[in-house]
Amino acid sequence: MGNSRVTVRQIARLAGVSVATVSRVSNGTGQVSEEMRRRVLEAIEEHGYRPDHLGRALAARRHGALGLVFPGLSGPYFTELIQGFESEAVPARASVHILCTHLREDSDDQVLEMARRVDGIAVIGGTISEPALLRLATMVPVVVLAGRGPDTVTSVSVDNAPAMTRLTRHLLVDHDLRHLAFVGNPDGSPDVSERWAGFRQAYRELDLTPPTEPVRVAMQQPDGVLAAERLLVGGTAPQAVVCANDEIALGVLVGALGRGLRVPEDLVITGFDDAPMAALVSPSLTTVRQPIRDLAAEAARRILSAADDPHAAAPESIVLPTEFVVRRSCGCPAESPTGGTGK
Amino acid sequence: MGNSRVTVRQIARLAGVSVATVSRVSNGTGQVSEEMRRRVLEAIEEHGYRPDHLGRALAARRHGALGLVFPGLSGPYFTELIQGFESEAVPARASVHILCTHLREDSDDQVLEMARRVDGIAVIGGTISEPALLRLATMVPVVVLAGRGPDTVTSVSVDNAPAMTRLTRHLLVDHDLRHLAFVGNPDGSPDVSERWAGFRQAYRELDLTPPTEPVRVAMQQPDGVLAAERLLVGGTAPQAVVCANDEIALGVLVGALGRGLRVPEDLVITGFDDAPMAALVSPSLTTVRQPIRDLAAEAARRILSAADDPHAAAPESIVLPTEFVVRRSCGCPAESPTGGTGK
DNA sequence: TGGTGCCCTGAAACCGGTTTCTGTCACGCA
DNA sequence: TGCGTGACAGAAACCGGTTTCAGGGCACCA
Repeated sequence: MGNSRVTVRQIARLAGVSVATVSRVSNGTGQVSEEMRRRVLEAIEEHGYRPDHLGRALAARRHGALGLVFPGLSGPYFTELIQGFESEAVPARASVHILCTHLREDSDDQVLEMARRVDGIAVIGGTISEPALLRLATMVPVVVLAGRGPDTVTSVSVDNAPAMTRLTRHLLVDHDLRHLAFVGNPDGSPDVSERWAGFRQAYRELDLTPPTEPVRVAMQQPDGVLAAERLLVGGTAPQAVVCANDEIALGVLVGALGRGLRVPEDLVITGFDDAPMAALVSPSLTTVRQPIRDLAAEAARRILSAADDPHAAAPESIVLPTEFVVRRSCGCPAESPTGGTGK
Repeated sequence: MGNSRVTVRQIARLAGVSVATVSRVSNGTGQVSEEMRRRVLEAIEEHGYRPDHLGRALAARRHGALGLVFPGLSGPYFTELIQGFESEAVPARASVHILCTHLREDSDDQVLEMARRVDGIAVIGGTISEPALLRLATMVPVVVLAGRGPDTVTSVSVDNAPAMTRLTRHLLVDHDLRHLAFVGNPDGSPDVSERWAGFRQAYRELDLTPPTEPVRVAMQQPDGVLAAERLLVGGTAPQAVVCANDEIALGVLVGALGRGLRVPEDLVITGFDDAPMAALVSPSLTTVRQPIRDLAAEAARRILSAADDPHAAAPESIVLPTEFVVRRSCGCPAESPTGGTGK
C-alpha cells in the first residue's frame, strides 16, 4: 500500500541493489540493465514508493515552486491572473505559493521569507517597497506583474497609458464631452497611475485642461458605489465617469441606476479590463480589454526560464497590447465598430 | 550582504564552533554559553546567514506549508476564504499553496501530488472525488471546507439547508409568494446542493409542492445574467428568484433591471453570502450572511493542530451558524427587522 | 583527594534524496 | 594471450540543516 514512509534505502535493500540504482531507475537517468530495472520497479510498485519531495528538492537545490504576491485578492482580475499563472506553473510541475500582503505592516519581510521557499516570484506592481524588491531580486528571479520595477528587474505589463488616452479621446472628441471624472487611486497601483496619466494626456493633446484630482477609491465594486455617492450629489455631477477598472465602473453603474439616472443619456461610464460582466450589463460597458491571463502566463514563463538559467536573459520590460472595446455605456449606438489597439 | 549561499558549516568554521552550536544559537534551543552565542551571532550577522528552508524542513520532516484546493477561484467568496486561511497560516509561519483544479482532468493526481509538498490540505467541497479524498487523508491531515466528506475526514461548513429554508419560508409565508425559482447547480457543490434541499424543504413544511428543477448555472455574476435571460422570457417568469449566492443574485438583478423590471415590485430576488455588494445595490439584497473568513480560519487551525499531532483530535463535522439578513429585494420595507440564525 | 552531577561542546548520525567516482566484468581486437 | 573500451553497479560524498550522544571541565560535597 502507498505508505509514503518508504525511502530509497528501503527499496534498495528490498530489491537487493544500491540506492544509486534505485535513483537511476526512478528518474530514468544513467544506464541500468534490464534485470536491475525490473527488480527495482517491482519493489517500487509493491511498496508504493514515491520519492520524497523535500529530499529531492534539497539535492537539486530547487524548490519546484513559484510565488505570487498580491496586495489583496479581489475580483475577476486576480482570478484570471492566478489561472494564467497556474497554466504555466502546473505543466512545469511547480506548485504555486500565494501571499496577500494586504494591510500587513511586515509585507516586505513576508515576501523575503517567501523567497527562501520558491524558485522565483511574481510580484504585482506596487505591492512591496522598491528596496525590498531589489533585495528580492538578489535572491530569486523576480518579475513585476502589472507594473514596472527598477531596470534590473523584468516586468510584464500592458500599455495602460496609451489605451486610456485613446478611450478618453473617444469621450472628449467623438462624444464631445468635457466634464469627465476619473475614479481610482493612482497611488494604489502602477496600473492606475498610468491610466490616470493617460487620461490627463488626452486632454493635453487637445489643448484642454485636465482635471487635477481623481476620485480616490479602491478597486472593487463596492468602491464604485462609494464613488457614485460622492460624485452624484449636488449639481456638480460630471458628464462621464472614467473608471480605473470594470469593477469600479460596475459599482458606479449600480449607484447611478439606483439614483434614477439613465446611462449613457444622463451619465456616461467607462471601465478597464473587459471583465466578463462588462458585456452583460445594461448598458454594456465601454472598456479596454487587456490580456490578463497572457500577462500572468508570460510572467510565469520568464520566472521558470530564469530559474533554469539565472544568466540566460537580461531584464526586460514587456508591454502587451490592449484593445479598445466600444459598447453602449459611452453613448455609442448598439452595433458600433470596435476600435483597434490603444495607440 | 545577505548572500543566501551561506551554510551552517561555514558559519561554524568562521565562528570557530561546531555546527551543532550554530544550530542551537539560531534556534534558541539547548544551552549555549554567552561567549559562544556572541561569536556565533556575530558571524551570522556579518554574513547574513539565514537557515535554508529545505534543509530545515527535511530534518524536521515538516514542510511549513498548507494547501488550499479550489474548483476555481472566483468572486468575493474565494477572496474571503483565502484571506481567512492566510490569517491563520501566516502567524504559524506556514506558506499557502493553492491549486485550482478547474476543468482539469487530472485534478485528483494534482491534489495527491500537492499532498507531498504540504503538511495539510483544505479542500473545497466537491472539488475532488471521494476516493481521492480518502487517499489524501491517509497522507496528510485534510479538512473539507464548505462541504462534507466521509466520516473519517474533518469538515467545516455552515448550516446551509436550515438557512435557506428560513429564507424561502420568508418568501412563501411573509410575502405570500408561490412561484419561486431556484438558481444554482446542486451538482456543482455541496453548498448549493444543501441550499437547494433547504429551499424545497420550506415548501414541504407548508404542504406545498416544491419546484422539481433548479436553473442550473455556475456561481458568478455573468451566470446570473444568463439565468435572468432564461427565466424572464415569455410569460412564465417566476415571482421570485432564489439564488445560490449573491453573485448570481447580482447578475439576475442586473438582467432584470436591464429588462425594465422593477425589483422587488415585479420580481423578488434573494442571494446568499452577504457579499459586500449585497448591501450596496439598489434595491439592497435580502440574503444569508455566512462567516466565510471564520470558516477558512477554522479549517486552517484544524489542519495545523492535526499536523502537530496527527492523533490528537478525532474527525469532526463543524457547522457554523449563519444569519438571515432581510433587506429590500424581497419586498420588505427599508428598515425591516433582521432575522436571527437560520433555524 | 575522590566522587557526583551539571553545564557546555562538538563529532557524528540522521532526514531522503542525487551524483560522482571507482571498480568490475565482458567483449572486441591485434 | 594481452590490452583497451564501454556498460553497468555500488560505495561514498553531498545537499543543509537538526539532534543524539559521549565526554570534558568545573563546582560542590564528603
